[in-house]
Amino acid sequence: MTGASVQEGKNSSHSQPDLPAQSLPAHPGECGGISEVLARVGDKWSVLVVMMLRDEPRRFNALKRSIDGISQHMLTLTLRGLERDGLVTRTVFPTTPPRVDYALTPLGHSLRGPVEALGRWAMENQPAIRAARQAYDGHLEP
Amino acid sequence: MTGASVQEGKNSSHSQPDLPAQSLPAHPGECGGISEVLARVGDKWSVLVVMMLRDEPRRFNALKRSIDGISQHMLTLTLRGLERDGLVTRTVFPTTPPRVDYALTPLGHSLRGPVEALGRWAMENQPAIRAARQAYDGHLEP
DNA sequence: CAGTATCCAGAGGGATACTG
DNA sequence: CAGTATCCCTCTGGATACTG
Repeated sequence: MTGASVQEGKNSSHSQPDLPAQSLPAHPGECGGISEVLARVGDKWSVLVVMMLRDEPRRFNALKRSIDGISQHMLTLTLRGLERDGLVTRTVFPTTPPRVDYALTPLGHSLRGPVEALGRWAMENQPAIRAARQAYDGHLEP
Repeated sequence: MTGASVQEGKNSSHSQPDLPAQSLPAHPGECGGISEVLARVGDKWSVLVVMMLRDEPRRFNALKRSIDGISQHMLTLTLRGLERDGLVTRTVFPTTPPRVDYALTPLGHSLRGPVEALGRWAMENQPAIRAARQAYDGHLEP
């Protein structure tokens, strides 16, 4: 260990900017708030962050560099969201310069199964989808 | 059968409004266009439509009524997207009044597996997530 | 019935600059 | 290093009205 690690997963010192609260417009046609969870998974970065944490904890900038295309703003928001949902933990090492590790919780790890299944489906069927799109588009505007 | 069914899955008579093309901002940090597929699954309605079609084909208004909360605009866009990606077929019965059935393609059915796995995960862990959120929020603004 | 067209509000998300 | 704060713009998606 490097120093005293502060394990919290809750709050440390940062007052939250706003946390948009996701504004679920209440469409209880289905079961419960499945859409709530789907919104997490479906957003642009959450899944990639989870996948980046699958093997080992990572530091903020390590995540930022490995994801490529994400802004620090979005990485922060995504990590906050995942932390709030209990999917990742945030561990602060009070060193200089400061170091913060993010890691998957058991809940976060349990999400890997379904997500990876979806990822495999995506990879396997991506050619078919691309072909379907080209066919569809081609017949519309030749 | 009611009349002559026109099976196309491509185009019938409607010129597409625009089809936003999703604007994928090219972040090839991961594998291929997994995010493309994730965007389909992650949007607000696609998954629910797929689930509604899991057992049998459905007509436009049947879908609209059963999903509860979706606007005809969004239902149209969602169905167009799914059709374009080769996940659903659009079958027009030239009767009066017109009748249009939507059904899952084999590709669409193959998506059910991963999606339902995710749905199960969501239902099983929704209590944990809600609890985590309350804990997180509670410690921020008491 | 099954759409299409138009308008519009708000959330998502990128770029940049600043801070402890 | 690890954020926070602002600005701003695009895309999503809801409401409404009209059509074959």
